[in-house]
Amino acid sequence: MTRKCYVTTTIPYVNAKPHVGFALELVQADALARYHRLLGRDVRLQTGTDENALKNVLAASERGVATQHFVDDNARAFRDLCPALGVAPDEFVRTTEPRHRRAVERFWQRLRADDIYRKKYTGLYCVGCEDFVLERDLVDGCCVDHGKPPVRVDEENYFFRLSTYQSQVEDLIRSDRLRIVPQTRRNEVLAFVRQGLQDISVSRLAARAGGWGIPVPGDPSQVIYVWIDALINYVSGLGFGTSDGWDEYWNDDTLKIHVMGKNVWKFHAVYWPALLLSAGLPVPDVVAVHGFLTQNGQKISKTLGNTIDPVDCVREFGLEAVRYYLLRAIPSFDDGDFSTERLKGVYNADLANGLGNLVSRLTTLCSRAGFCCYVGAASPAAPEGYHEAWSRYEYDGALAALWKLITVVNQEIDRAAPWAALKAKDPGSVHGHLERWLGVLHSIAYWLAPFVPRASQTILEMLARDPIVPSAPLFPRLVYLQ
RNA sequence: GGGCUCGUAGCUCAGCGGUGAGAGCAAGGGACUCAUAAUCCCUGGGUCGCAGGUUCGAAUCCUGCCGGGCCUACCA
Repeated sequence: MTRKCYVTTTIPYVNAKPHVGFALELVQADALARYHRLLGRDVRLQTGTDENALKNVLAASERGVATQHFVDDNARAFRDLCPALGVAPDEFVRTTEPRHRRAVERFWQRLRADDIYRKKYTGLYCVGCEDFVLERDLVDGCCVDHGKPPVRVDEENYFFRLSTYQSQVEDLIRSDRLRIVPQTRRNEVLAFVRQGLQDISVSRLAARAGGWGIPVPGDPSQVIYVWIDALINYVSGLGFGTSDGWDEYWNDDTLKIHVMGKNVWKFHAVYWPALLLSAGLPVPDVVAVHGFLTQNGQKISKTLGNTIDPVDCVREFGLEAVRYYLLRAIPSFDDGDFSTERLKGVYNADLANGLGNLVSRLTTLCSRAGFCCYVGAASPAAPEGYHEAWSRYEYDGALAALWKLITVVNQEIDRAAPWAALKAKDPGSVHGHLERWLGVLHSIAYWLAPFVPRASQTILEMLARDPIVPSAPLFPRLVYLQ
């Protein structure tokens, strides 16, 4: 129980402003961190930005600005997204920071010497993909995903002997020492590993990278492959390579959780553990993979720029509404749709009519009945199914467990009809009921903290008041005229 | 081309071999008034993507097809 916990998001590349897809990841990771904190654990939450990608260089040059300027600008937008969503990371890593660069160099040097070798490589390289593509996959000579022609590349790169780690990685996953959630994703990773791991290229010609990126130690003609560089943020942010006490949150007694989208599990569940094994460092414990968001049913595309700005959305509906929507109405692991229409619907049904209205009716009843000072347990029992859902990383499930109680209390109030006793001038007879209902509300509010921390705090404060007074609407109902 | 995955009420999803297919939201009706036109109760609504097969029995297993998604692949 005294275990420490380390939660990370992936670090998005900053060639554009953040969209709701990343907001989902940030909010999931934040809720996870808050949940473990609520359980009394020593938790560290980290996010950041991946700035060494060649894509950033290209995006900057398209706009005619210096790359550093460009990434500084966009990194700020990502950093600002945190407070907008009520997320307070303990660390925000930018991969262009000197401390990260040093960490990457040290990490590279720490890899088993045998695991790194040089090999000649030739192929067509798509800058958008940051990867090699095949001729027959091209349409009109262009990459299907990026609409641009790839460049012919003939160069010698450094390779990492990933193949050596196949059975070790497979064992980690099979034994759940490295747990991959959900299960379907775990099956997918295992199938991938079993089909055989090829060694991977871990550097690029510096000239082709536009001089951007972290040079290979001892060979400035090469820069480290951006994915390797990016993964190392999980330890560089802790001080790896720059601080002696860096492993306070990266050791076998810390529950290390990486939260990410379904497109990057290969890097986190396969490459990263192998690299860590090679470097003689502990591997992560959990790889939690979420799905993708569509927007009004359409694929979100950074390049098309058809994206809802999460900050605008927060401005319109409030950060708690956006957090709630992302955690409740989006399946924890599958793809989901983000639409403001649905957001409004969920807000009114669950937050305004559900939680908010229950708080209103209870505080008013207390006030009328002259019920003062509710004293609850410091840490009330969680509703049935709540912790179980968390153990499966099912955010929506944990919230469903809480909302079930809201319905129960509403039903009980209706059945008990306390207003009748109040009219009969017998307020004392409803105190027993109120005591129970406030107890349930207290539990709801307490365990709601990971999801909607402000509402949780507000309700807990209302309950602690002496006397309890009628409250203003917690989540005012949204009314829209057609 | 291959792997994996999704396709179940208007919407979002649960069920994943066995009593007449479920929940929430939305819709319709009723009750109530403490509450944010709220809440509570009841109701309607589905060829479980399509076509075969296995089985005493399939939404649930198998095959093929159609459609969405993620990943992956030097030829086969």
